[in-house]
Parts: sequence; C-alpha cells; structure tokens
Amino acid sequence: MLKMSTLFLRTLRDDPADAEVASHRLLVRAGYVRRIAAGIYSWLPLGYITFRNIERVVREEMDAAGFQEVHFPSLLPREPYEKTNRWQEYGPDLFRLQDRKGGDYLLGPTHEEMFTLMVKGEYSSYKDLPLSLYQIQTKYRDEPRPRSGIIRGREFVMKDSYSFDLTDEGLSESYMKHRAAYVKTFDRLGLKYNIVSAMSGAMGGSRSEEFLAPCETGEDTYVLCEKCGYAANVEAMKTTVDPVDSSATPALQVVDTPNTPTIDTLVEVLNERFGGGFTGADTLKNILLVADGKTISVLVPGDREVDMKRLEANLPGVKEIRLFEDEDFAKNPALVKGYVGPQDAKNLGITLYADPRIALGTSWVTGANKQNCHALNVVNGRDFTVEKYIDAAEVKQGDACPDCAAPVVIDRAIEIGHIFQLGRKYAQALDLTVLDKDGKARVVTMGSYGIGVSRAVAAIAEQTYDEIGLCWPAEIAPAKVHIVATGKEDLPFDTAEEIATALENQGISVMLDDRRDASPGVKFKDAELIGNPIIVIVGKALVDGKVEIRVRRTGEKTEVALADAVSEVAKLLA
RNA sequence: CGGGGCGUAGCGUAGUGGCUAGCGCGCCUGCUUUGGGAGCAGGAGACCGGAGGUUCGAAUCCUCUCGCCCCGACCA
Repeated sequence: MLKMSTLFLRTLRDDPADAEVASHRLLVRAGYVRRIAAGIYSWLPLGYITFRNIERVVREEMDAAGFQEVHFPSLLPREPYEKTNRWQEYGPDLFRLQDRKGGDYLLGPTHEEMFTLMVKGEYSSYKDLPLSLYQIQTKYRDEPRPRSGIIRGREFVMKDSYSFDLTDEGLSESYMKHRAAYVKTFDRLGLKYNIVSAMSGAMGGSRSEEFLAPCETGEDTYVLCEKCGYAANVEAMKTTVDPVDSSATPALQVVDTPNTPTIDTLVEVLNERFGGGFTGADTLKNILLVADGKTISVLVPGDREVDMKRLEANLPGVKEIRLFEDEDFAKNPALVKGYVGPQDAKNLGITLYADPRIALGTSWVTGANKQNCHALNVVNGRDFTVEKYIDAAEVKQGDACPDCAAPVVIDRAIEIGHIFQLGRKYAQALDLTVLDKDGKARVVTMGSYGIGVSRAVAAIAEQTYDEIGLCWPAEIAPAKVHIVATGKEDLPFDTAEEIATALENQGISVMLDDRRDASPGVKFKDAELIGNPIIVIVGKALVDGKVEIRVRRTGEKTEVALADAVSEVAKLLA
C-alpha cells in the first residue's frame, strides 16, 4: 500500500520549462521522472512502479511464448563489435570509453553480437534449434538530438529478443511467434497501435514490421489505408503504376522556355504558349545527387519533392548521399542547372533512377539540357532509359493504396516495437554455425525483436492523458485504486485505511492519501494528476454511511454504501 | 552539425535605464482552516551556469566557454 503521507513524491503545480510534449510535462509534474541530463532520466517511486508494471507485462508475455530470459552487461568490449564492423558503422551514436589500460569499451546500443556469441558458446547442433532468447536491458545511444522527454533518450530500457533457426522457414515461424507475442503484449498494455511494414534499414535482413502507437507527438510518419488496412512506414510505402502505350505520342520537341528554372515558372510559360492545360504533374523533375562519389539522377513528377529518407531507404548499400551543388555543375558543363533532362544521361554516365510514377511509355515535359530550353513529349523507354525504379517521391495524403487503390491517410506515431528477420549477417560475421543432419556446418539464421519499455511509459501516457493529468490503464497504473480521506476527524482516515486493507487483501493495489495536513482540493488535484483509474473518496458522504467512487477516465461519480465499497471497486476493475 | 530560444532558490519566474536580487509555488515555526491546489504572522533557502574582460561599481555591457529546449540534418 502506497501511503501519500510517506511516499517519496512532490507534485509540481507548474509545467516544467524544459518539457514540451504532454508525456514529459505530466510525468515530471506528477513526480514520476526527473531529468538528469539531455535524454537521461531518473525514475521516482511512482514512475518506477509504472515502469516495472510494463516490464512485468512484457516479461510475462515473452515467457508465455516460450522465450528465455538472459541478461548481458551494458559495458561491453570492442572486439565483437569490431568483427561485425559495427564499431565503425555505428559511428558517433556509440558511447565509447576506455579502461585504465587504454582498452576500448562501449555501452551497448543493442546486443546482436552478444546474443550470437552466447548461443555459439553453448550450442552446436541443429537439434538445439529453434531457440529464442531475450533480455530487458538498459541501452545507450548517443543520439544526435535526444528529444520529447523519455520518448527518445540516450539511455533507455529495451526488451530485445533474438531467434535462432536453421532454415528460412524456421525463421518465418519464429518471426510469427514473436509477432503474436507482441500483439498480446501491446493489447495488455492498453496501447492503440498499427502494425506497419517497414524497411529493415541499417540492420540488414528481409521482412520487417513496426508497431506504431499513433499520437500527435510521434516522430514516425506512416501511411494507412482505412479501406483495406494496408499500413506502411512512409519509407516502405510502395507505388505501382502500369506502363502505358506510347505509340501515338508525337516525337520529342525542343521548345524555347526562357527564364523557367523552376517547375512553377515552367508551367506558367507552357500555359501561355500552348493555351493552358499544363500542371506540375505533367513535368519531370530531375534531381541530381552524388551518391558515394557517383552522379545519379532521380526522376519524380514535377509536383512532388524527393523524400530523402525514402530515397536512402530504397538505395541500400549507398553510404553517403548529397545534393548536386553549383560547383558540381561547373565541372559538368553538359548539365544545365534548371534545365536538366534525362535524355543524355547514358552518354554522360549518369545512373537514372525513377519513381514508379514515371512508368514505361509515359510522356513528360522536361529540361532539354540547354539553357532556357525544355523538351516536350519525352517518353520513358523511347527517349531515355531508366536504370531502376525506386520509391523516392514524397508520399502525400490521398495517394493511392498499393493494395486497393483507395486514398491513404498519413499519420504520426511513436515506434514502440520493431520486429525483423535479420538473416545470417551476424551469424556469418561471428561464425555461429550448427551441425546439420548430414554432419555439415550450417550458418544459423536470426530474427531480432525489440520493445521500447521505457518508451512505452511515455507512449501510453501520450495516448491516455487528458486536461487534468495522467490517466493510466489499470494494468500499468501505480495503483489500481486511489483512496482519498478528507476531514479532520479520525473516522474518515480510519475508514479509508480499512477499505484500503480490504482491497489489498483481494489483490487490488491501493494508493492511500492519508495526509492530515493537505486540503481536500490538493488531494483531489493530486489524485487526478497521478492518474490511477479508480478514485475513492472517504469524507463528506460518510455521515450517510457512504463513500464516493469516481472513474478517472470518464469522470463518472457514484456514491455507494460503505459495506459495498470494496465489491463495487472490484466490479469496476473487472 | 545548421537555424532559433533560454540559463536568476527545489519548481515557475521578475529584474537587462549600472549601485542593498524581487515575487508565486513548495519548504520550516505558530495559530486558524479541511469537498476543489486554504488564511494570517514569522522564517530558512541564490557565490544570478562557468571563466575572463570593461568599469569606481556588473545578474545587467564585451569575449570565450559549458549546459538545456525547439526546428532541421541524423536516428533499431
């Protein structure tokens, strides 16, 4: 039983100056967390109870799925990360340190290497697989910009699991088992979420899905089709456009278009010249980029921008990408800024990438590679050849769903879980093999699965808070019932304590506001701010032998006879 | 790393027209008060982020530095 008279808690009346997002603001005000440094937080009793409730749910569901818990250090030696090249690849995001002898160490940002090595150390037969291990561990990433309180910190707690299988089919099964366990976990946590297809990104591997909790302060943007349920991270959103017949399209024609270096100016001049009918969507935008030192061109319809995140996600293997700059134009006189077209790309040795909307046979207005000139009727497949189609154009609200063509909506969300099939990258690098039936060594294939445990505290807060404070689902609230005793006599305080004890005897956790010196107003405000789901008030109504029961979420109030208080509360929580 | 904002008591802030640093919340003592962040009286708590400089005199002006927040870049 948490007694407010002794609980280590001081709520704040004012919003902290350095907190912007609701979860951060309220978690600080209600005395759950305190900031220590940018992206680094301490948990106070209420916060830590809430945190552990989430951790408990996660652990129970992992165990129920048959995964086994292990625990690694956060402080790790360099070598394993050297072997997988991540000592380099992780770059400045990795917290590095040295011991007294000058040896290199790191604070683990994620533990693929350690899990792989642990399995390698114990198992060596196909008979041992499949296997799934997990840990709940503090992770360290020196984020370029920690933000939004505990949503994106530099130190955070993550549950990470890894599956080990001999075959791709086995990996798929392990993946689906984890997916199912995640569904159960997030349902129990009371989170609203969408499962969206994602890019496996820097971790390598194939199939990948993210669990996204929609909320305004989310930093991930995703696409949802309300008709068929298609959901994807914008980076993974697919566009499909069928080829068209271009046999009737007139020949390419170069026209003078003075002073039209932008799509807007071009459209204006075209409409003056040809009596209207042109829009930005009829033009072809050629974005020149330098990818790992090589010039490439990305073609998108003139009414869309290139989304650099999508572009990079769809150009795997490219490490560094930057815009073509004035000095690059100076070195390549054949390329005229503002009048670039794809027609000469082949001769110039420029690799052409195109958004799928630039389908085979489609006809465009684009630059003529000559100052103040554009070309009309430039046909893909006839006048230029695309090397590769990639999703690079920005996604807009209302774009066609790739599955059912209905308009999609764009929403923001917090990433609370990510599951993906890693494949053999780490097993290969660290030589994790098992002997197969035929006695031959085979490289194990792995899956990787994460849940942001500390982040879930903030995500749930974001999805449930209201104007007066936090508002937790019963499963994770610091206590299921918040009992407030008011008045100056002993009776309400004694009665409140009796009810509290009776509830606890039934396994219902209680926070009891037994402060004698606080006014009723203060106690009510605190109860609302703290956000336990049921509030019981023992005070005024006691003269009629009654207590008041309030539901925090709805604000609904009822008075019940003292004798029924415990059963009524239990009923509300059922 | 680029742009913007900000560092004054545990929290929120005033003071930037140069001279004893002010207020609210919280905290301590006493009395009163107890169904919506109580009242009165008294009190503790700040080397004004740090270093250097200008000046008779700096929270205030100048230089440097550290830290924090927001937008962007970046980011399982």
